[in-house]
Amino acid sequence: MSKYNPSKIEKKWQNFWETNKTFSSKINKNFKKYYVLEMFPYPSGDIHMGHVRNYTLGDLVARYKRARGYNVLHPMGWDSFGLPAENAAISNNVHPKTWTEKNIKNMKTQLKKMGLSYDWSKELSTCDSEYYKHEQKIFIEFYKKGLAYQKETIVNWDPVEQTVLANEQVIDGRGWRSDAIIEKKKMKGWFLKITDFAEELLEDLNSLKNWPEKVKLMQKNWIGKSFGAYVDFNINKINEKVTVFSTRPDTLFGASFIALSPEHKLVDKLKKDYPEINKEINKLNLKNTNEQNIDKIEKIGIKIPLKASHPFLKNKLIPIFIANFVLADYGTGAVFGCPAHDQRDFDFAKKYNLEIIEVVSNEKNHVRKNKLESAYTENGYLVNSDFLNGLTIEKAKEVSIKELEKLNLGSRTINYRLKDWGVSRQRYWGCPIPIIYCDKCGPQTVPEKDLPVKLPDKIDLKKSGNPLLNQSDWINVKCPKCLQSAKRESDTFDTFFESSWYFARFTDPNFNDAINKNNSDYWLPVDQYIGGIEHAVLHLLYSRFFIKAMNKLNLINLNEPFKSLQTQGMVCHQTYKNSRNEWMFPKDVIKINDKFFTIDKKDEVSSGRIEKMSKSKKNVIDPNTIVDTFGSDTARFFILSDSPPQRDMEWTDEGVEGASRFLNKVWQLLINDDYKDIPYKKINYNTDHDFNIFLCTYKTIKNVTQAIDNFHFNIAIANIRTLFNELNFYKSLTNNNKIILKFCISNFLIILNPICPHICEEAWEMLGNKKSISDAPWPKVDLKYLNDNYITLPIQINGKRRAEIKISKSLSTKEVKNLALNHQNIIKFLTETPKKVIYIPHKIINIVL
RNA sequence: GCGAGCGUGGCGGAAUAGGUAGACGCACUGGACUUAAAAUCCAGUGACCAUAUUGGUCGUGGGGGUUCAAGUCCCCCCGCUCGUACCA
Repeated sequence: MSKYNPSKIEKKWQNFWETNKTFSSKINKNFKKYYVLEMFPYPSGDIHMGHVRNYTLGDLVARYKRARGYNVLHPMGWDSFGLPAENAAISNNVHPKTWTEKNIKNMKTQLKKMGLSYDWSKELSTCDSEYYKHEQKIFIEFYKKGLAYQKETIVNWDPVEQTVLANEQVIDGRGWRSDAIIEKKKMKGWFLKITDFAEELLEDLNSLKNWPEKVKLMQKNWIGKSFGAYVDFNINKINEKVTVFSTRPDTLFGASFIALSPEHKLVDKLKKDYPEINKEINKLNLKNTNEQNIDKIEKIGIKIPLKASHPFLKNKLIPIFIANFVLADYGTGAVFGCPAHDQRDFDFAKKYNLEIIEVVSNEKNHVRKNKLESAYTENGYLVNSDFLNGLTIEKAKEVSIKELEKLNLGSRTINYRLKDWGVSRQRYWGCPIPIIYCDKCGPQTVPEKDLPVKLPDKIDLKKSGNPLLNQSDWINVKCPKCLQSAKRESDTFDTFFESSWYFARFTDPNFNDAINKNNSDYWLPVDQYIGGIEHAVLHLLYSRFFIKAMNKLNLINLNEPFKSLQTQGMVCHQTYKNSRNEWMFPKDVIKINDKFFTIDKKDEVSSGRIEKMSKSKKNVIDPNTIVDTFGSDTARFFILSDSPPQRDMEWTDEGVEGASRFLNKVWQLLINDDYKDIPYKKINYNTDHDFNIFLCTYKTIKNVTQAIDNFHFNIAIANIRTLFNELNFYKSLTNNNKIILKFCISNFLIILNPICPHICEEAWEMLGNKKSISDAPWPKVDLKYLNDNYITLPIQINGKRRAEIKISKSLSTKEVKNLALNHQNIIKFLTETPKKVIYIPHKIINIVL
């Protein structure tokens, strides 16, 4: 009796798939296509459990769809530009390229050991100039069509990574990767006009029926559309005006101050005329260098010696402040304050003793009784507002805007929170921006014949500042226009640039243009995209924008890249600390009688919270160890079995062992009997047991199919286990029928195959099949068994289950009711005549007393 | 603050469209095998009561409601998690 030996059979079948090119994909218009994609990894060195979960989910879908008869594209590649390569270069003295390539090689080996059904012939790596040269062309196209431009703005500067970050990459005032406090800095950089697509990006969220609502909501909030008005306030003494954005133009009569952000352009001018402002303004800028309590910062302002005139009240002059709570890059960077109806303005007015004029009240004929305790922000009617009096807020907004337009002092507008995407990064290990600066001719795009602009191999990363800037032999070039000395752009692209279109490149990764439309038209959109929720706004919004922009430039025929999206939860593990309060690796901890000890048993270990696996807390399990010990089928089975994909899961030793035990039992089910000579065919049942095993097989096929279609893989596994238990039971019977057994086991293997492909291939072969199980079609349900004539019907009395009867479905309502009322367990409850008897055919019967 | 999601045994989690709550697994308990242990196999396992049964009561965060029937629908409250935040 041979033992289940995963390492042997897994290697065997991985080689088989590779030599037979089982998963290579070709366009075939006779079949419906299905494009499954998991977010490609950054090649950091080794795969981790998050990868294992992500790629197992994708592989299950890919193999399942293949069995369902789809022509499947399932590619994999490498998001290989990025800062860790530079950091590694500095600390280990290896070139980023060498480091990256080594990691790719290593991770590819690890992925192959998992037996994932990738079409490796489609592999791509974004740091390859064969990939990024197309990116440079796309950028030039964008530039020519006005979708890429250069400007000087205040940017988010990450002092640790020494680079600029996009708004999306700043989280709680910190760098999304470095966690460093972000500083504000004025710099010149390249931007992509994502704001041109704000409305489309928002509107088309509605078409993404198979995206999680949560992700769509996050994008919606990020885009942040709001309706309102621009209002001009003329300033006395000088010939200037301040334009503010307001969503509440109805409250204009309650305006009691104007507040400018410290970065407002009028402030620059004021600094010259009133030097004393300079000193004060530094107090406001505290915000940018302040530690954590950014959100708790006190609202402060500087009153300037100018006043603004009210657009509706010619004689009314309103004080102007420079205030730290006004955002420079939202709206116009200036607001009018209406303290009675906005809490921030209310607090500010209290502090600086400004007027508080109520202009909205919940009663039409408002008489002020008490002083306001806080801002009134509810619905109501306009008061103290001249021609707006008595109107609802909605109506007053309309009328107010009309009046502003009539006076030429404002207009209706729509404002978005979304800003243009800053793509310049002051890094080496990224795609060079194909621009040459000439003193005479200005910025010039690199001519197509000179593309790609390759990164120089020689680089000194140890000097501070932008590494490419210091690389004189690379940076100095001739201007393509006048041929005089010029300099290359030394910034490289944000690495989200690469991931914004890689999924389209996968459809023909070696094509001589960016996109082979013949292929992309067939394969795109991605039918199922799977990855982490952390990319809800970053990568997923950029990609949607990129495709819309490329579509507009006729580079691709596509409006939305990802038809269906699934976001997976995190892989968590218990944390451990030793008596010195140091984190412990789980592999160095043993459990004895509910207590934990170090592996040498000398020190007691305390167990902490179950948290996301992270290197810093050491609660990591190395997938390679798991695959080597238990096999990849076990790892795949366990990672899918316990929790629904969207939710966080806990990795436990017991869980893995349970999965391993199951696969061993599957092996035992087959190994002791030789099925090779038993014919594979469907025959009719003779005994109740025969019937039951057929019924269970078909029920399972039905349930598993439904569960996989709904992405409920843990339920699929529960059903598969139930069938397995029944198969084991049937096999143990003395009067079992080997032909029926072989038939049911075969079906069992086909539905298990997307989860545990190696053991299923091996078992399939043991059953005597000549062709691979990967080519076996998904089984069909025989409805004859599911629509069986006999069912068990529960009988309730007043909604409580009291008995059950086995009945034929063909019985009439009257007959069923009679049977129920005369059931021995029921009779004793019938102390009175039932008021009602409700029979829901084939489901339940309820007797109401 | 705002927004979203969740709350079911000791644990992870099931429960089409309102119709037998706790599938499947983990852990645990008992038994078989063994000199013993591990592994494996068999059985049990929501709580409580009980005449120990093929009996009963309670039970899906708490309170109320709709219904013949509520984990599921409606209202109020509590707790947890995630996202987001001076957005004018």
